[in-house]
Amino acid sequence: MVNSSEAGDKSPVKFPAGGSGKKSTRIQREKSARILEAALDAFSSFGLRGATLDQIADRAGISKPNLLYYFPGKEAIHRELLMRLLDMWLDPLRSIEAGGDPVEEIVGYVMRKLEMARDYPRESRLFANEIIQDAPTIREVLAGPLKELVDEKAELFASWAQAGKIADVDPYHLIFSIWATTQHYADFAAQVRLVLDRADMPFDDATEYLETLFRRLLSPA
Amino acid sequence: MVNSSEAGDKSPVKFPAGGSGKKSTRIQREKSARILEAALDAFSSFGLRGATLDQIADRAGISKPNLLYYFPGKEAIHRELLMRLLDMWLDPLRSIEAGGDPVEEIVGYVMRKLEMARDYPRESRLFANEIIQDAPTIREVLAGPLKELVDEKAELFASWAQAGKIADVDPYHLIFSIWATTQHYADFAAQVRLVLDRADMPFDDATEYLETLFRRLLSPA
DNA sequence: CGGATGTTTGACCAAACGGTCAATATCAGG
DNA sequence: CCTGATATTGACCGTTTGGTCAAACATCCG
Repeated sequence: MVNSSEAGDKSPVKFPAGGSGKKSTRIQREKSARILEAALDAFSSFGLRGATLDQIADRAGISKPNLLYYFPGKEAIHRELLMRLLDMWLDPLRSIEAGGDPVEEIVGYVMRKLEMARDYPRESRLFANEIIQDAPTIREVLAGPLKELVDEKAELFASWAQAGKIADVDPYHLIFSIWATTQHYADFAAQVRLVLDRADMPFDDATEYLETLFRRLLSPA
Repeated sequence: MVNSSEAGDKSPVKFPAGGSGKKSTRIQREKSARILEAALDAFSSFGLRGATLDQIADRAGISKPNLLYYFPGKEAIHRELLMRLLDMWLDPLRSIEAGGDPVEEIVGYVMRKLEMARDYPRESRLFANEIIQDAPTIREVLAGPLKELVDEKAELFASWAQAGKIADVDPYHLIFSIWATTQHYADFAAQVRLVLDRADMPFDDATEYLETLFRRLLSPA
């Protein structure tokens, strides 16, 4: 778990939904959750600078000063959201197991990632916004924990390729292409819908297509 | 060519770098170009709401009122940029030819799209920002001309599949996956660099990987 | 009940923002 | 070199924005 708590905290609430030992009240937990939910809506739609505190407060059903009673500022909410969602976002990658069947493990990863894009499109757009803008907030996490996790799985993929269990492709670019193709259905949903002239997202077709794509890539020669 | 000129124009300059008949001066062309260049920098980095007129004017080396002498407002600059770059952005797709070798045509498209991501990353991020935020500005273009172009090429792909020239995959999702994988190297460049711990982008490796990916997908059974 | 702690907000503020305007400077053509 | 058209900007304006503060209100617990 990545936490962003720091010293010199003079805000009434130590940290929303608590961290450093102090107990948090029922109201604190409820309001913090509603604020983060509203902020996710706003930030994922308009980005850090595009979203406004009034907007977030409105959607959370509270006043702006009340919102600032729970969080020290706009960027703190944004940072907290990113940090809190990072673990969830990386779970599918983490759960790839060295002991499983190589192709099934990777295809399973693709499927889980696509499900995330389907079930958590706002989270995907939140990260997309952050990274497009050069990842100012989560830079260290990407260069640290994320890189280490990717390195670990890339090495696993390489060993599978070495053993002839999967085709010999660049494991890093394999991971990039999985991220790109799955998150595309969340981040670029507007374009997908407009081009297909559909109100809903064709996740069933996407599932079938991506399974084919990566099976053909990975099946050993 | 898509143009956004409208009636009721009361700004001194009819339209930057001309449209409706009136001749534009040397200074108009130069300044308009510098403004659009600076705006591309700002909008692609911070999005429509995140970028500021002062920022754009600064980078263009002129004053804010001077900037507004050439364009009627912030959104007009943004709109003009998007419209002007759309054609360039869609050129690779347009240049797929029905008469060529199917697999080579599609792989060639992937390569050209990847070159665009390499040579025009700001343009890619400009579009990414626009689409993530639900495509408010270019909605009609996506639903109209873009959709028609994609429909046309999708039908071509389907006919190739029918004839056994390429594998039988969903042509729309094929196009989506090409967009996703190639533009990833522009839109998510920060993440790619941080994960790989490199200062530059590994376009050579990406080229090789993506060529393999799509050749294995498309080669007929 | 009573007071201590926790919660909420109306009113307010300074800065940043998009945009206007009148005055001035520059330029191109005769 | 003059003149009309073009180009440029300092000063200014109304609004929006992130954030503060004191005062009021609610909740909990002895």
